[in-house]
Amino acid sequence: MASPTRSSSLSGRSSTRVSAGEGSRFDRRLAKILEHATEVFCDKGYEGASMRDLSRASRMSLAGLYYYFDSKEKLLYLIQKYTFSTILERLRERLEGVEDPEQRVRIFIQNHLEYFLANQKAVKVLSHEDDVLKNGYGSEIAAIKREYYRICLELVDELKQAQGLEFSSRIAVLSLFGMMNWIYTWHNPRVDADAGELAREMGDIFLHGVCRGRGGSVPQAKRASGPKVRVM
Amino acid sequence: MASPTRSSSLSGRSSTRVSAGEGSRFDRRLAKILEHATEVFCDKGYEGASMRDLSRASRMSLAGLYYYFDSKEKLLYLIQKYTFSTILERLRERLEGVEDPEQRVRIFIQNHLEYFLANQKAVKVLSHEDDVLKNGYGSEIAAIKREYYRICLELVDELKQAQGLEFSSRIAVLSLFGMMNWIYTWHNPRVDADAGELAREMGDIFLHGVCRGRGGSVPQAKRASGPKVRVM
DNA sequence: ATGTTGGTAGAACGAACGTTCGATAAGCCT
DNA sequence: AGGCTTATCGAACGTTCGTTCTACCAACAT
Repeated sequence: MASPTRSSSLSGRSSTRVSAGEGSRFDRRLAKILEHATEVFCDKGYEGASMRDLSRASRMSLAGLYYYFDSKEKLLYLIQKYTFSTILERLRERLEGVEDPEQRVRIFIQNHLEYFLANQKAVKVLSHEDDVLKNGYGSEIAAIKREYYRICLELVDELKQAQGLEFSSRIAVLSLFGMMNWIYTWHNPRVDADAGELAREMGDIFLHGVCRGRGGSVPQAKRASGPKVRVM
Repeated sequence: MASPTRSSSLSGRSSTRVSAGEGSRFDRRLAKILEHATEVFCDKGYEGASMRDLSRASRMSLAGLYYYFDSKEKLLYLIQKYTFSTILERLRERLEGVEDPEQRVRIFIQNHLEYFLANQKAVKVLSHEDDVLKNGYGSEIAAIKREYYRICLELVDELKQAQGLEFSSRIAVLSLFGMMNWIYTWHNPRVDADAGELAREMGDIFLHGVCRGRGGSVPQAKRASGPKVRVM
């Protein structure tokens, strides 16, 4: 009640202006803190990262942090909410005007992967700390995720109908998410393809499988066992 | 040095007998503790679970636990090692004698999913706490995982060669792992199909994609939005 | 000059952490 | 009966945890 923590476009429930000239000083500082915190959460996990770690990363005193948010949990909430809202927003923009069902699915994949690779740390936190948030915060994030799932399911259903196919949309969609999300465990920007190429390859596998040879695949350099892999 | 912690087939590096009449009392007790600990780690995460939580779950005093292992980290190591070794072992058995490349890939999927669904909690711990283990323990688990990956890559390469296909094996294999591993985030035994059916569906997607309608698919009951889903 | 506000930090809070210690039985070998 | 070994425990260790209290300072308004 007597807490000084501000409301703002980033942190709070209010402020009509989403972006008032790049945001207030408060917003900009908070955004920087969120950035650093994301990195730390990604490296050490939510429980494993201490407020002292975050303070060190932000180069601000432990107490100073609490001027910008009320608790460690709220901090995680802010990170997750911001990250996910951005993905959803971009997806809606890109989907507009495209009619072909297969193309729409490919756009979904491309959008997902692009954001994933550009914000690997943030999405790792989003994915890895899925069930940390309690009650209020948790269900809000869960709602955004459900909406995202619903959109993907719709796209796949459109495709199914357009081509008169028969398969479980649920399994297909969740398999697709699995393929895409797993990326954060193995992708290395120095050696693996970029989002566009990966989206094409994964789109091919999802839509046509590995058994049907597809044209125009850029021949991959043979890699003995290669860099990082994760099988679980 | 003066630690009383025993060596045994489960916990230690020694003991010639792998299984002396169902295991010694020590082994059986440790196995039970591992079971309980797996459950707790699964629910609260490795960092989030305290030794006191584990003590409560095992109905043994905090101090009593340390009779069976030297540290929390070693406990996680024991869980991961046992779980993964079992999967690998079963896979090798099943692969024996099967020649057809496509069938061999399907066996891999089936084995993976079967173990996944039968030991959901254990594999969640294995997957979720991937990079918690330090140095010695970590690299030993990593080695087992790499071997598992290598086998899968080999199977896919055999298939590729047999059918004269052209695609990136690395991307294909890692996509396949993604599809399969993601299951632990959404599978609900009360509503989703069993391992065999799922293995067939995922095998179909991986091998032929969603666009090629496959025969004999048991018509799925339409589900509005269904139970748990995870998109990240 | 003086008061108000926005931002920062040192020091401390009680609680919880992983781990260890020393004691205590019960079971077995002689 | 006496002495090991196995198994278990309560209590405490020192450390770190998330959070809060209070004071301080710079900037601006009066």
